[in-house]
Amino acid sequence: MTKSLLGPAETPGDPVLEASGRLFRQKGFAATTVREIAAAAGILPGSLHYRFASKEELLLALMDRGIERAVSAVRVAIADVRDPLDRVRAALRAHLRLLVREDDSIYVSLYEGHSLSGAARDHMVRLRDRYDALWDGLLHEAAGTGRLRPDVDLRLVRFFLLGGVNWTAQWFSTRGPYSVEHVAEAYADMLFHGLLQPVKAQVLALDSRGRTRS
Amino acid sequence: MTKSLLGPAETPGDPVLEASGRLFRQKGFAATTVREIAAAAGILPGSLHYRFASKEELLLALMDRGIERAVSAVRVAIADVRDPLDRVRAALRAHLRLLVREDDSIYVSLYEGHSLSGAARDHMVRLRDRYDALWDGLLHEAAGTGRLRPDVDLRLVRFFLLGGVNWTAQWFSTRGPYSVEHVAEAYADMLFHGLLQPVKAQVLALDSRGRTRS
Amino acid sequence: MTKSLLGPAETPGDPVLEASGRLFRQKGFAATTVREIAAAAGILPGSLHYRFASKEELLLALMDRGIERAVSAVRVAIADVRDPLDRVRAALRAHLRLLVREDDSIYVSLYEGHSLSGAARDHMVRLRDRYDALWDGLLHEAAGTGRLRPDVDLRLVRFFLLGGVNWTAQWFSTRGPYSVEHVAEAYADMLFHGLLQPVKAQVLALDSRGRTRS
Amino acid sequence: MTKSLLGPAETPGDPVLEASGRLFRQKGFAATTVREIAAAAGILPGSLHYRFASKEELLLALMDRGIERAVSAVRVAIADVRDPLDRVRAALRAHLRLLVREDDSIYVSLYEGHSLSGAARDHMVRLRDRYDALWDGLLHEAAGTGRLRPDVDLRLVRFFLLGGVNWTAQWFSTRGPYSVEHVAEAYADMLFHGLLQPVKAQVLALDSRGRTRS
DNA sequence: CATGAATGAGTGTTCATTCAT
DNA sequence: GATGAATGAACACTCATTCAT
Repeated sequence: MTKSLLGPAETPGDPVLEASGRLFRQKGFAATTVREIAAAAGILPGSLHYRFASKEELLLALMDRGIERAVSAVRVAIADVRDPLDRVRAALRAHLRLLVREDDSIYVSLYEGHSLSGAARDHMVRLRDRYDALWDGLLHEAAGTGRLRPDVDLRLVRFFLLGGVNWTAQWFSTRGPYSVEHVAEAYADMLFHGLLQPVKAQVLALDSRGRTRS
Repeated sequence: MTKSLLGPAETPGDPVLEASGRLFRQKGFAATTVREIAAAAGILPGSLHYRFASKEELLLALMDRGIERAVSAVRVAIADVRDPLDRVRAALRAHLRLLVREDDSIYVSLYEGHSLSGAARDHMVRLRDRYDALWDGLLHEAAGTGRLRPDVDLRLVRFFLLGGVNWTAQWFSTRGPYSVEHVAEAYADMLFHGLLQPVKAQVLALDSRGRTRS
Repeated sequence: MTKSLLGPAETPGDPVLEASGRLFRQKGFAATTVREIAAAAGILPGSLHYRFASKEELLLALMDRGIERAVSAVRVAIADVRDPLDRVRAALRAHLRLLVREDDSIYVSLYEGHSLSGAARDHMVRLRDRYDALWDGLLHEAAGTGRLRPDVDLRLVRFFLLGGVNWTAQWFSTRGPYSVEHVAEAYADMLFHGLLQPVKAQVLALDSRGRTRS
Repeated sequence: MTKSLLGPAETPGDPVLEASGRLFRQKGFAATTVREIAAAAGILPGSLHYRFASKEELLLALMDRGIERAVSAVRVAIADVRDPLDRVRAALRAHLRLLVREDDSIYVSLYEGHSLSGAARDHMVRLRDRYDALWDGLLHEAAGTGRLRPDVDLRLVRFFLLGGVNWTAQWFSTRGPYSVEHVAEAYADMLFHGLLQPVKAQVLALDSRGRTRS
């Protein structure tokens, strides 16, 4: 019961996964040594291999957990939200919060896919597809309301949206001027309303744009 | 003059930089060996060190070139465009084209920053700031027209916009269903107009926009 | 008494010794891991150390058993044979049969001596000396009949004889064209009669020997 | 020219091969570390891998050389010998001398075959077959004189003969009572004449032997 | 007795870098 | 400038052994 009150970050979790998540995020998978991970987790290199047969298997386990947490964070965030547009907004906020503040494993899942090889890579692709499907579902719900512009390509929306969100991990700092929530709202506003003012005068101005493409 | 007629991809360029760009993008900096680079560039490992004192210096040179090319690609793209909104659109298209189709060095600049250390990192930060400033300038111009919503935070716009665009490198394939140009226009449309339909009074006006896609 | 009716191969024996014997013979002592032995014996690595304090002690126990079995196999084989030359022949057959068909421990005793160190090595040397003494006794008995050439050096006979026999383990296959018994007789014939034809006066007498092979 | 006057042992040769030969003979392949080899050869572990891609490749090169030397030692030894029986004797002497006094690589070729895997093992089998064929040729020549007993199986002769000779490596010491040449002559005498006295009285005694086998 | 997680010294191997030629 | 053999520190990983349960 008390456990469910804790967010993913507060869950103590496996020190090995915590340490490797932190290090893989900071320096990348290839540049992180198993000795560093072991030292950071307070165990010895040999013990690490007892738990994870190889460095790559550790990465896989971490990415697995990352996707799992992302899926569950989004699911929890949208559980009590009815309005499809608000559900997208809630999902965006949950994903961003997980990524920049609470968990390294989702970051690693996003940025270290190329470090996997063969079967492990295929496994990750399938996991990511599940997460993508979750978002596609949310976006389809939103489109189902009839409130979205009919000409938007929902796949490209997902790509653009998650791209903007995922990139936040590259620049966001908890010591910076923005709170995660602020960024999430700003992103959602941009996504839904765009940059342009919705007044008649602007519409005319837009129509007069010179086109540089054929 | 003849030089400026060639896109960055067509410039023959340094085989060492070409090879390391390709490899760093495929496998990451840390996972690429200098032997691989030398072999791909058709020289010997010992000879590589005459041109670049260390592997990291090679990365730095590559990233340097990446930012330089991005700056110049954007500059070229906006040179003949007057309308501030169209200039943003043109810059977006140029950046995206460079990233996904023409050059590995910009990709490396974006995704391998964590592989630099110390002074090299600071140097890169300064270079990137120059590129960011270019974008900030474009966005301020756009805001200066009075056509943007007054409550948008231009820094967050840049982060979101470039995030979405940069992320394209993760999923885009030239063998996929989209052309680079299509993706660029779709992104720009999303950015400017958002996903939501305008109020009924504006529907007709919006529908009259020129469509570049079917 | 019932025990002596069983050949060494039929004795059920210790699964750990059986497994390690098989593996040490296949891959050598140093290349075999205790995990492999434990797995093959159906126990866990930790449990193995209750029976044998170290891997080397396991080897020692195995070699001990190997020599013991060789001694007893030879003793049983010669028990009912009177003629000293036939006793040598019977011993040769028993040793060969044990080595190539029935037991891995004698093989290990012969071929893994260099894997022992210090006191264990000395212990094995003493054990082997006992076995050698058994053979020396048989050869001296044979020489005592006056039927051997007076110039043969019995120690060199033992070395050559057992060398030829022990080497059989390197090439013999139960799926090959020879039976163990056939090889044993051929070796004994070679040893006693040599390769050369006797002088003509003796040819008829030699031809009247019973042939066990076609 | 001066080079051809030197025997294989006197040839300085590759320090890495010399060192690994010595160590593989003393402790076995699996129990020898590349650090030991490097230290004994006066180089560093990294340099060793520059010359031999893996420990196994080093073993392969060594065994290759071992067989090569055995072939050439035997060829040289029989070159000026006419009598087929004397050629066998000369070959035996040459093989034994190489094995116990001059070269570790032939020892390793004989005793470390099980340490090779896959293609390397096949390669070695082919090499050994060539050496065996050399011996088979000598034995067939000998049989061709009509002076050998017609019922001997030449393949078993080779197995027994080389077995006895190869086993010498297990017990022979240059500080022991025997010279290599003495052992070689004693072995050849045993092989050709057998242990039994060739007098009529012995032949009768042999015929009265009780047979313990069917 | 038996377990199996943990140990840590040691393994074969890699690799950016050096330097005599 | 260019070469490529050599370097040696560091790498991921192994494994006989230990010990609390």
